[in-house]
Amino acid sequence: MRETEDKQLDSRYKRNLGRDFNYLSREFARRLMEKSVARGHKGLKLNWDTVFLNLNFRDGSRLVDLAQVNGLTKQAMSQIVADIEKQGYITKQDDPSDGRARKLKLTTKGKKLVQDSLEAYEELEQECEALVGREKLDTLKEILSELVTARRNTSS
Amino acid sequence: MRETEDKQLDSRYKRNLGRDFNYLSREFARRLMEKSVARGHKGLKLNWDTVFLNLNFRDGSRLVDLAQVNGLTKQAMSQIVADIEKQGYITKQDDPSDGRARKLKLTTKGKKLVQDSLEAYEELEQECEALVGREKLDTLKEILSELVTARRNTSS
DNA sequence: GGTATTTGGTCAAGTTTGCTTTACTATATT
DNA sequence: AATATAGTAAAGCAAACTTGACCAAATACC
Repeated sequence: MRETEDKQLDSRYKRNLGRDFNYLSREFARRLMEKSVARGHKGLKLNWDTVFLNLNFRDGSRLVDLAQVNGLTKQAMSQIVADIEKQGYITKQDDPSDGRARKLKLTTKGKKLVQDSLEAYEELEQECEALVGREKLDTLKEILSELVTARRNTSS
Repeated sequence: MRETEDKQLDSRYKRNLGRDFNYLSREFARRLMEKSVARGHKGLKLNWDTVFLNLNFRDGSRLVDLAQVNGLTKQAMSQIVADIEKQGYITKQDDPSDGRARKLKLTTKGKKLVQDSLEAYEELEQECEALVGREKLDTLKEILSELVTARRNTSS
């Protein structure tokens, strides 16, 4: 590594697509948390996404299914769910079609959280629009969505 | 939340810019780790980025400075550094300008890791190019970079 | 110039988080 | 009747920190 190469290497290494994804991912998560707190939700945790992003809002979901999707043991999933349940965002209902099973469903408070999160996200998107403009933001969303869809299909 | 609204809400909630950033961030990190392992580097950890992304490759960096940048205690930073040092990627040199201080510098192995990571990253970028094409990838990089720069300036 | 305080760094112990492992109950399936 | 599956309960564990106590060199103060 010669002296003259250092600065080039430095910037190529420290600032690239992957770093940008990482920065924005964290930044979005942090700001969304802030905005959710501002809407009256306390004690939210990042790992709650394992539930909220995979919960069937209409019919509810079973614990084992969530565990499987997330690659966690059902015991681990159970702890996360217990946490969310304790804060009143979801409840367990007996599954009429299986006496062993229970369906996790959003409570009214849970539905409020989902809607508030969505609202918070849309605010955040507007902040981004203010920074780069609507056109670029739309382009970004489109390409990103395409990339994610393509990668999801190849890696599975 | 009426029945008919559910599906709409579902997709808007579960798939957006923030989720895409998160997915790609994790995916990139995972694949880069894989590729680094393939190049002979074992025992790498995600939190090593606190060092590698802030280390001055030319002059080295002091522990406290890294701690401050990352918002960690110097003791926490010290543990991360000890970990990296034990694997032989960095060394500590006495700082001639300050008898208390020591400069963290990349070893030859450390420089190799940086270069291998960069190589791995470029491979990954080419995989993305294969999925969406060069033009879209370049557009993505450009807009993303602009967004990150803009956000960095506003939040500080 | 000598004392007091701050600063860079280390060592060791304690804490929290987010899991896994082991062990168990109750219902379904074969 | 035997086995598999849904879920619970509790203990253990590793990672990634923090806290507290310390040393030595630098700087500030009088």
